[in-house]
Amino acid sequence: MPRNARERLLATAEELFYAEGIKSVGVERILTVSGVGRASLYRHFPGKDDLVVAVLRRRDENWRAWMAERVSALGGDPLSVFDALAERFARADFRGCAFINTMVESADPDSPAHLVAAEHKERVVSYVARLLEESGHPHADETARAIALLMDGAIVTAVRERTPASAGRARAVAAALLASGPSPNPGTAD
Amino acid sequence: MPRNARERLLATAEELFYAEGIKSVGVERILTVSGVGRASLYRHFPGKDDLVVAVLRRRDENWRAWMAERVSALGGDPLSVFDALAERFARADFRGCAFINTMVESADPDSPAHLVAAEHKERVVSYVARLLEESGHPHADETARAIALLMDGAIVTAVRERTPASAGRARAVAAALLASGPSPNPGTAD
DNA sequence: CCAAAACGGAACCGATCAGTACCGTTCGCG
DNA sequence: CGCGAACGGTACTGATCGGTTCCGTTTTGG
Repeated sequence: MPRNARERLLATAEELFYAEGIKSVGVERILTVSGVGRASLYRHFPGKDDLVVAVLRRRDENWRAWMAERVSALGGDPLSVFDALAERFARADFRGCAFINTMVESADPDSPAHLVAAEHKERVVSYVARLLEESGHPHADETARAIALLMDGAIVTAVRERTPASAGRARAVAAALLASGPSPNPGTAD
Repeated sequence: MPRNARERLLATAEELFYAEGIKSVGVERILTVSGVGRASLYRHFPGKDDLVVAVLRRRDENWRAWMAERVSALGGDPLSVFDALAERFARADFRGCAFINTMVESADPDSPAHLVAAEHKERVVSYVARLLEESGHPHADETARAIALLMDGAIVTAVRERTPASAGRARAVAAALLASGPSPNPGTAD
């Protein structure tokens, strides 16, 4: 645990928010768990909402760095994003995607927290598209959106099944999709 | 609006819970919006948690009845579940799946609300499996889990994209999956 | 070394939370 | 008609919410 108050607040808030939900965690808990004084929180952040946004930005960067590291360690195959997810699903403290959870909790789609969460998902789509391009797959952008959809589906399924099985199923579906030849627009447009 | 207090409570609570989240809606709001007296709520339900469970059970039955009606109206093709979803995604008040949202909000996986939500999802899987069997698809159970995963992925994607496009993408992926021949176990087991 | 910044702790604020108790009224049914 | 159940409204409880203020201590850098 870092000794400066700001980092302790961010680390503690991230843990508690992910484990119990943003709304369920009062600033009181964050203060007692982190050992930070009440005034220090409001010296570093204008309010709880701003702490939430800071936590999400931090988690976005850490999550994407972690995913990129896992995938490159596994050889760079786009499908290995599902193997990385499976590792997360198996952890005892797994409770879904912090950003999906945030979008669900902050009902207002224009709220700062919701927007940061949506940005994260778009960055993941871009990352998957880059992986597909590097692997020589056509229609990288549209396919990336399909794979991101499978990732999110696997995540919410893993939450309720409490097993990593959905990662394998989503990976198999993605493999079938990539093998199903160049279907230009698997969706609505054109 | 029904004139008995219990039905008014359930209808009002369902609307508010879905639109703003369970934790965000206090009983005060439910009472003022529904016009029901405070005491009447606690005459019909031991507490807010029990009202939540009753609302979820009610919504589970209504949702599955609606889905079955739409699919059969569209000819009974399993893929038409995505067309039904697209109709929901297009509605202005669409805010994802009430049961996914509930599982996210009620972090404790053993809480009554979480369990009711998980039951709903399992019933949807069973329903999709039945559709696949009736259409003569092999491996109905495993394939149904993959399709349910695609449905949930489409739902959470639609929340952040704020367009029905993800329903079409998920449908296309499901079509590719069903056409990819009899792959016995697209996942972990066996 | 010493000043200034950073900090932890506690008291306090108004608002809101779920839940209880009691009131007088309205309604349905015999 | 009349009686009892169902009901809406109000006042209240103790707990908790996010946020403010002040004070004394610790830490840090010139």
